Amino acid sequence: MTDQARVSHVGAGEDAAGTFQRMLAIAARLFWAKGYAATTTREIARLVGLQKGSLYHHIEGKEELLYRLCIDALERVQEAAEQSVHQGTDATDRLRRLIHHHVTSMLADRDKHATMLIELRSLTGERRSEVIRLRDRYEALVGEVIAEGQREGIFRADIEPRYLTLSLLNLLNWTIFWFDPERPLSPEALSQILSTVYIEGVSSLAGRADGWRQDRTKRAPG
Amino acid sequence: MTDQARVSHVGAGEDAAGTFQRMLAIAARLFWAKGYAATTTREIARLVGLQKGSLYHHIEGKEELLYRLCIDALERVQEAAEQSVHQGTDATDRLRRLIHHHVTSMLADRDKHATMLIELRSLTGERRSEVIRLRDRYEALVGEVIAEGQREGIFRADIEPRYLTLSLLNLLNWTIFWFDPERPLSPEALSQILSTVYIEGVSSLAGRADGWRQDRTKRAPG
DNA sequence: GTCTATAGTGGGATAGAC
DNA sequence: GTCTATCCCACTATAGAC
Repeated sequence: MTDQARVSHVGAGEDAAGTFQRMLAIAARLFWAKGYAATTTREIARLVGLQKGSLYHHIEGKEELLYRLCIDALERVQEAAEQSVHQGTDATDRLRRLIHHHVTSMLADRDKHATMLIELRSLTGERRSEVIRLRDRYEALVGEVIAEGQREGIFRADIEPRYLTLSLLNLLNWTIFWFDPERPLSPEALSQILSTVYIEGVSSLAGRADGWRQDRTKRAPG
Repeated sequence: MTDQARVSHVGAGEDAAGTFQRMLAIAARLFWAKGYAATTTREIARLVGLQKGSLYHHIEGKEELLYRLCIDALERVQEAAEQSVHQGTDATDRLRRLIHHHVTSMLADRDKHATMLIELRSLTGERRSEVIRLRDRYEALVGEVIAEGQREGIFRADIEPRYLTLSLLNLLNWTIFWFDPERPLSPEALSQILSTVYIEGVSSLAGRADGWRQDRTKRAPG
């Protein structure tokens, strides 16, 4: 309240964008913690420091908050990924960079990114279609790095690129459910672990030396 | 309705358990599709074929549905995993069996399992604690298979077992977000792909042959 | 740009007849 | 075990003053 009073005499209307961004951040936190439907506009207003009614000066409705934070999250990760793809020397290097940027970008913007991934189902109509479109575009970029690596002979070709890509997204995305910034594992360290597991697998070197090719044939469980 | 009439003269009250199970299955489908908070008891009642009020003969409240289907999902996957762990010949074999059972059990019971994973946040109090306890117990079992493999020298020891375990759960669990029973990829085929990626990694054999050890040191992206 | 007040809807759950 | 009827509450969103 006092903050708003202070800012308001700097210039009328200048704080609108800032207020909106704060609303987005707070909405993301609540949507992620309790779910979109279970989060009330009352609580968002309280945490932003406004009365319920005042929210509607900045937004059309609750769903716009969800929509805008999904767009924010996807634009950020898309930008990060595009950088990384244009830098690497070979497919493995590009993939490591991509994983690094995906993980750090996702965790730097954790609430928005998690909400985007989980609460897509709560969006409706054109807003929903657009978020899906952006998400698919991102996943296609990841798929390109994988497919390129296969063409270069650097990634295994005995699994369809589609499934190698989905495996990678599995490995990266579920992290949002357990990553805890309070624990002593940095996003950078985590991205190294995930890169290593994805690229090399978990078998020990000894295990790879003998019987490597033979083992490939007996993968099915009883 | 006709079903209920038919069953009801077999023995009064015998259909109660059956009705409850149908309620669970329908609730799971709706909770997964739209979220727990966004699903109304009215809609559950409509799909079950009862009036709203009649639901409360079988349940205390909406949250009980969520709680019971979480328990169902976790008990099923726990049972499947325990079987697989007692069968394998070595750690790799046990892990392949575990992955197979995790994936097939999860996808056979997709709505319940997905809801359990996503909507835990909507449970409160003791119910929530108990589901968390069961989930942690399951994850500990997975962790044991990994740690055992490390002690046997079959899995790599340069990554803490905790993170190898979380990597595996990442790789398996995110599948619920995209697996589509309509597509021509069976849960069995998927579990083979995920096993292979996790155990062997995505590098081609050529990539492993030369410079294998050296590559290990330069994992960090720019 | 924020306030107070309130409209209007739909939610979960209960009571009591059959 | 299911029905009808209803209570009570909390929600999103709007209206209009300042």
